[in-house]
Amino acid sequence: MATLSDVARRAGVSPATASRVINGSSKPVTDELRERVLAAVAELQYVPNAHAQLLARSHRSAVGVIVHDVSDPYFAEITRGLQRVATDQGRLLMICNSYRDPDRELEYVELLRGHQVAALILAGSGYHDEAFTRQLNEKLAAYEATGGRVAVIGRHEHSGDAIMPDNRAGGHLAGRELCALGHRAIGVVAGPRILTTTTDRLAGLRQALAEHDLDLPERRIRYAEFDRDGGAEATARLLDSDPELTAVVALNDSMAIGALATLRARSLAVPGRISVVGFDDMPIARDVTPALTTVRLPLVDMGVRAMSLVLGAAAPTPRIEVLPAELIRRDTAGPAPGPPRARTTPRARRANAAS
Amino acid sequence: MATLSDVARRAGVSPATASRVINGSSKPVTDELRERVLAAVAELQYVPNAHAQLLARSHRSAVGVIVHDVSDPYFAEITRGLQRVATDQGRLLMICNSYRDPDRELEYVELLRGHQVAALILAGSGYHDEAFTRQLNEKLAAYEATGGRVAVIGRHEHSGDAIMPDNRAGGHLAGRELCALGHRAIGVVAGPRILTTTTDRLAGLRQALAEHDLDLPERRIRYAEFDRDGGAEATARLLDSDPELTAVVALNDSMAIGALATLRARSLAVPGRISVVGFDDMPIARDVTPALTTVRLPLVDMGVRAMSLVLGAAAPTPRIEVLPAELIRRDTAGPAPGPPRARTTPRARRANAAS
DNA sequence: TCCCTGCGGGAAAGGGCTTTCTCTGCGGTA
DNA sequence: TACCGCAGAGAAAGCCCTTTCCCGCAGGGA
Repeated sequence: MATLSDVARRAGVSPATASRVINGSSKPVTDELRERVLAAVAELQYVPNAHAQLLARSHRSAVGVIVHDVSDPYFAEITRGLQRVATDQGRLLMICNSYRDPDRELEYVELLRGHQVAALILAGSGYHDEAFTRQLNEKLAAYEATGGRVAVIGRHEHSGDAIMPDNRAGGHLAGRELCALGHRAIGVVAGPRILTTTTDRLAGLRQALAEHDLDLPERRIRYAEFDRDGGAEATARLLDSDPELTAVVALNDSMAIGALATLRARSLAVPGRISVVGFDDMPIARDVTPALTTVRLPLVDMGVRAMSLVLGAAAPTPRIEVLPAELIRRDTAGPAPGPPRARTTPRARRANAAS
Repeated sequence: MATLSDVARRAGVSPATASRVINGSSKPVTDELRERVLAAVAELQYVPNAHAQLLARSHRSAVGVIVHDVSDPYFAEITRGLQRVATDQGRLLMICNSYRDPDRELEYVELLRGHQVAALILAGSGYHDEAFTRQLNEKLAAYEATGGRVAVIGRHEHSGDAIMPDNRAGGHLAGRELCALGHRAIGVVAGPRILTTTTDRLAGLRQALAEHDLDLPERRIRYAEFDRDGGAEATARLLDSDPELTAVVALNDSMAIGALATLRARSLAVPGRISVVGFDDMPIARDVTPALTTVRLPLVDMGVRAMSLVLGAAAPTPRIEVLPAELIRRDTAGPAPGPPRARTTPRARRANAAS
C-alpha cells in the first residue's frame, strides 16, 4: 500500500504538505505544489490509512449501533432512521448484530469503544436479567465517563437518554380492539419471557382485558422465539390446548405471520373464525392475506430521534422520549364469531391451568 | 480514555509487559505481574484502541462487504452466509449499503481499502455502464495489487473470483413452467434495465418462450424499481396496456408481492385468472396468499462460498462458481385460463407496440 | 570458578498520519 | 538601511499500540 510519504516523495514535498493538500487543510498551499501532490495521489492510487488517521486526529467521528439483527424488518426500519441522520452529518455507522445474545451485546460495547466511536446506540428490547443489566450499565457508564454519548431505543434499564416506543399502550390498543369486537377468549403468542418488550406489551394487553373484566391466564400465553416459526409453533400449541380461542394477539408481526400460517394450515378462517392482531406494522403486514391488523410503532422516527439525541448537545439530565403506538385496522381482526355467549370466567376452567 | 501506559504505570510494569498480558502473548510473564496488570485493566476499564492496534500489527483482518441493502431479504440471506464463515474464522465484517448507487459503490471501495480490510466482497447486480465498470475494475485492481483479495457475487464484469447465481437458467425455469401450463400471454415485471441481473433473467425467460415459439415484445416488459412498490406499479401498467395477460413473471420476489397486491386490488384471481412467478425465494414467499411460486437461489450458500474463496488460498486463475437456480412450485402459478385458443402471434398486435 | 543458556522484563523502534512549531525568504514600513 | 510581519514550506512531536532487540540474572554444565 502506498503511504503518505510515498506520495510526498513522489511529489517532491514534505509529508506535511501532502497531508494538507489531501485533507483540504485551511493552511494555504501553492497551486503548483497542490497539483504535484494530487498527481502523485492519482498515480499511486493512494488512499489514506483510516486507522492512522483516526489515531492521529483524536477526533471520534463514527457512531456504533448495536441491534438484534439488521435484517429483521423491525431493526431495518430503525436503522434506516439512524442512517438518515448519520449520513446527513457525515458520520459513519458501525452496525453490530447481537442476535439477542446478551454476552455478545457486552462484547460489542467493548469492541465499539475500542473503535473509538463518538456515540453508542443500543436498539432492541432489554432483558429481565439483573446481573446482565448491571454489567451493561457499568460498561456504558465507563464509556460515558470518557466523553462517549449513549442512547438506547426500547429498553428502560439504562440511566441515560432513551427513546421508548409505547409498548404498553400498544398492547392496550390491541386488547381494547379485540374486546370491542366482542372477543372474550383471547390467546397470546408472545416473544421470549426474558425480553422487556414481551412483558411490556403483555402488561398493556392484560390491562385492556382487565378493563373488560377479562383476565389473561398463563395458559393462554405461549412464549416462543420472536420470529415467524416461533409464531407458527406457539399458535399451534395455543390452539391445541384451547381450541375455543376466537382471537390471537401476536407480540410482533413476524409471529403474526407465523400464526396466520398455522391458522391457514388448520383451515381456520381469519377473521371469520379467529381474529389475529400483530405488532410493529412492518412493511409486509399490508401484503399478507388477509392484510394484517396490527399496532404501528414509528420505527424510522425512533431511529431519527435516537441519533439526533446522541449527536446533539448533551443534556444534564437524561431525556426520555416516549413515542406513541397506533392501531392499524386491516383485515385480520373481525367480530367474535357466534352468538354472544355467557361470560365464562376463566376461574371456571382452572383445572386446565397447568401450563 | 485510559491508555496502555496508564495501565502499565498503575501496575508498575512496562507497557511491553502490559501489552503481553493483555494480548495473551506467547512470551511468558510471571503470575505476579500478570495479576497486577489484569487488576489495573479492570480498575481503569481499559479497552485497547483498535486503531492503534491495527496500525501496530500491520495484520489486516477485517473483511469489507458492499451490498445494495442489507435489509433487503436477498442481501440479508447472502450476508448471513458471509457472516457464518467470517465468524468461524474470527473475522470482523464491515458491511456497507450502496443502495444501488454506483458512485457510492466506488466510494465504499476506497473507504474499505482505507480501513485496511483483508478482502472485499461485492454482492449484487452489476451495471450496464462501461465507464463505471472500468472505474470499478481499476480500483479493484489497485487494491488487489497491494495484496487485497476480491470476490464478487452476481456480477460478471469483474475479472477475479466470482460466485454467480444462474440467473439465466432461473429465468428459463420460470418461462418453461409457464409455457408448460399453457400460458401464451406472459408479461414481465422487471427491475431496472441497467442491472445485469435484470437482463440475465430476462434473457433466460426470453429463451424459454422462444423454445415454445413465443416471443417477448418490449411492450410486455415493464421496468421499475426492484421492490414491492415498483412491482405493484409495473404490474398496473402492464395490465393497463395488455389486459389479456394470463401470467406475470416478476424478476424478484419483492416485485412479485407488489404484483400480487395490484392483482388483488383489481380482483383478478391468482392463479385462476392470472398466474404469477417470482424470483429469489425469499422467506416471505411461502407466507403470502396464495403462496408464491418462485425460482430459488441458494443465497446463503452464495455468501458462504464467496467468503471461503476470499479467505482461502489465492488462485492463480480466477475462479467462477455458478450456483444453480431451482423452481419452487407453490400456489401462484396454475394452468392458463379458458379453452386453449389459437396461437395469436404477437405480430398480429403490432399496432399496440408503442411502448 | 567460568561460561553458556534461557527466562523474564524493559527500552525503543516503528506503523501512517496530523498538527504544532520552526524556519526561510519576501514585501513593506519607519 | 534596518527591522517587522507574514506567507508558505518543512521538521518533528505526538496518537496508542506491538514487537523486536537487548539486558540482567539465575541455574547448570564443564
